[in-house]
Amino acid sequence: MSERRPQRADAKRNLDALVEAAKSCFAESGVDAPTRTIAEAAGVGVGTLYRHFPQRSDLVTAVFRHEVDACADAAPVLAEELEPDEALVTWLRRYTDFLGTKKGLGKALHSGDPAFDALPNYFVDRLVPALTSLLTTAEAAGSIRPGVNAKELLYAVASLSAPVDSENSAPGTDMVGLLIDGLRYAPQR
Amino acid sequence: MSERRPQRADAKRNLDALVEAAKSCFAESGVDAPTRTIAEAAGVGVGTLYRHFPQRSDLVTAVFRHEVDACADAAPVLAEELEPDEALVTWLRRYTDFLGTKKGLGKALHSGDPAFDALPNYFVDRLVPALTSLLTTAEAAGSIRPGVNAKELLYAVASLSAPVDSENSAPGTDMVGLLIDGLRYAPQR
DNA sequence: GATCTAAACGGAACGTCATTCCGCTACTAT
DNA sequence: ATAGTAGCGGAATGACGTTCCGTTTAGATC
Repeated sequence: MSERRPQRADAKRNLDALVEAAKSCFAESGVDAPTRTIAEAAGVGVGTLYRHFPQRSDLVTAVFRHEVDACADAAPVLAEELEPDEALVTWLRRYTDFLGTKKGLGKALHSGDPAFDALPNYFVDRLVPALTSLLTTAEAAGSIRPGVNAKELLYAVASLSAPVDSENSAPGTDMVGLLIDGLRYAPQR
Repeated sequence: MSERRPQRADAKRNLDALVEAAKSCFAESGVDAPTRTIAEAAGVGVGTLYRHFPQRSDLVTAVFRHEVDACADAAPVLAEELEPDEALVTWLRRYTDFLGTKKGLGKALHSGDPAFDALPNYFVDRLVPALTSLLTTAEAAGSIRPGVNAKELLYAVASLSAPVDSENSAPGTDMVGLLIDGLRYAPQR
């Protein structure tokens, strides 16, 4: 049960390089980017890729988790650097960036492949607490209306960021911006 | 612009056999069934398959259209054979069967592949008129409540037929049945 | 620093697909 | 019956994911 010799330094380096390379390749060519291409971009052989990620899908989930983590971890940092409401708004923008990044990744998620079943939960488990703390702080400071539910806001922003099928809304209307303003505008009671 | 020599009889026969074989293979192994397998099941070579359907996706769309057509064409037949309300109910059951058939096919539809962009419209264009005529007849006969919108009913039944993620509703409750009963129960005014 | 050993590595090789190509087959008009 | 051509079959190609194994090398020991 104890970790034997921890891990060789080059192995760790290669693993990081692989995740990074995969992130780039997925962003550039979609989640279907060939493993060979990713290995090459990371400067390793395919054998190395497959030792770290026995299945292609393992690499996909690793990238997903990595990006979710990065997004979640940004929350405390912003909370420390900015005023409560600015931290919140900046984080929501950061979150929409994250959503935009994973274009094809969303397709993979709902592809029915059981390899990805755990990801939606991971998404919620990591991001809801992050957003909740920002909301709580901002609410306590009186910067936003009270009673906003983190999970619902997460989903609302996600669906507003989703590409509209064709010409639903005027292209250029910043729906997320409207939503954020809505947060700030406390309802007269 | 005119059709040259119409088409050779064996070609037509092979094309039908291919669509039929593909339907079986898709039902049995999902939409990812290999072209070789489909060609073999149809008793033809892969070359023949590719002459008729230059891309794999062309075969998928052909099967989809074929099944939509079969479903739509059933409406007038039922209308002639049965009482208005029975025709309607029977057709709705037929429609749910169709929905069940294309398990994996739905995944393909929303896979983002532009080859399938036209299919949702085809679905609506074929099925809405079919259902509308049944609804109109039944409504005129006073068998169902008036004012039911065909497109909405189509979507409602589809979403009720969709597999529930986990344990939403009691497994065994026939939601579509409830809906149909709802049609018959005219609201007291 | 030299030596040793197992962790890691790289990339050729394999199996499975979709798709292409082209010499042969067999409809159909004459 | 014959010719001309639409249509056919299936080997070949190329792109993948994944496996295998001989070689390299980090890092522990002396």
